[in-house]
Amino acid sequence: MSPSNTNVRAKRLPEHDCATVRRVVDRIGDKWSLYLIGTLKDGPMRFNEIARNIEGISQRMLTLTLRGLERDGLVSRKVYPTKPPSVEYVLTDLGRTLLEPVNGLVLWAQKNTTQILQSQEKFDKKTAT
Amino acid sequence: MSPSNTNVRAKRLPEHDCATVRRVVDRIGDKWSLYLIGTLKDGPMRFNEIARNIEGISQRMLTLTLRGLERDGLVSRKVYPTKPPSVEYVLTDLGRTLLEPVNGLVLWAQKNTTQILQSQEKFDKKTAT
DNA sequence: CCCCTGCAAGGAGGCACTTTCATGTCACCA
DNA sequence: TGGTGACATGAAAGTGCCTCCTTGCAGGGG
Repeated sequence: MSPSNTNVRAKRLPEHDCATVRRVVDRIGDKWSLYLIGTLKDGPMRFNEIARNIEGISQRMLTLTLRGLERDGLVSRKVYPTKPPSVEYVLTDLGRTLLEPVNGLVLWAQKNTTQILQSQEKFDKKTAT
Repeated sequence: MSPSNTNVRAKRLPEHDCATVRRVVDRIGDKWSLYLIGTLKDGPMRFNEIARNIEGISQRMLTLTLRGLERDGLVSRKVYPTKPPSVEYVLTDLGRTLLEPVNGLVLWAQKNTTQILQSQEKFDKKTAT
């Protein structure tokens, strides 16, 4: 698994697999994307509704993160002809399909967080000596 | 879904779920962790073997990333009493269990990369107008 | 003697991400 | 009239990640 695009014969995942999954992880790995996906999974929401739901996100980051999700086709944006403007965001069909693998990570995380924290504690104790 | 630790009754994932999955995504979301996990899934490897397998990674980042994976209990490290030193890294049982959800992301990515790229192209064309 | 090997570590610098602050437009309300 | 709301945008600043370079130790080989 190497970020290089060259094909290398080796006992490891094909490199394009890793590059491909990296793009997904880069997408959902920024600070706010998973929060947005999780918020929108319950149905359409407007910009400030989302802002109120997600504690701590700046308006700048809400705009930018929604923009990125829309660009990737995971979220769609519908502007209503109102004043002030009213914009509705909703997970697309594609965005919905991402919920299953994301849930896989959630379940794994729930199952293993305790063990990971214990491992970190043990490791830190060992290296602090 | 909010990074806050407060419990909020809302039609969305429990907040600690999101904080929990964020830790996993932070773990595997750095530049090199997935490459290392993918490389080690085939069996134990030594430090410079890994370095040669993963194109582009600096020695600094290899050390730091292995350190982080070890701290989380996903990788284990065995030092052999040789000169020069010889260290073997291997995925732990816990590390192996991460392969399934990671594969879920790989499969989703393989299935949807084309659609995402098309969506990006369409979006970029629209905003360039 | 010099270079290479293995496996690190520290520090400087660059880049990207995020926050903060200010700004914009228009309608509505007290 | 001024403040508020909705939904943005741009710029500056701070932070963190990563690369690059150098260093360290000991053994082996040309």
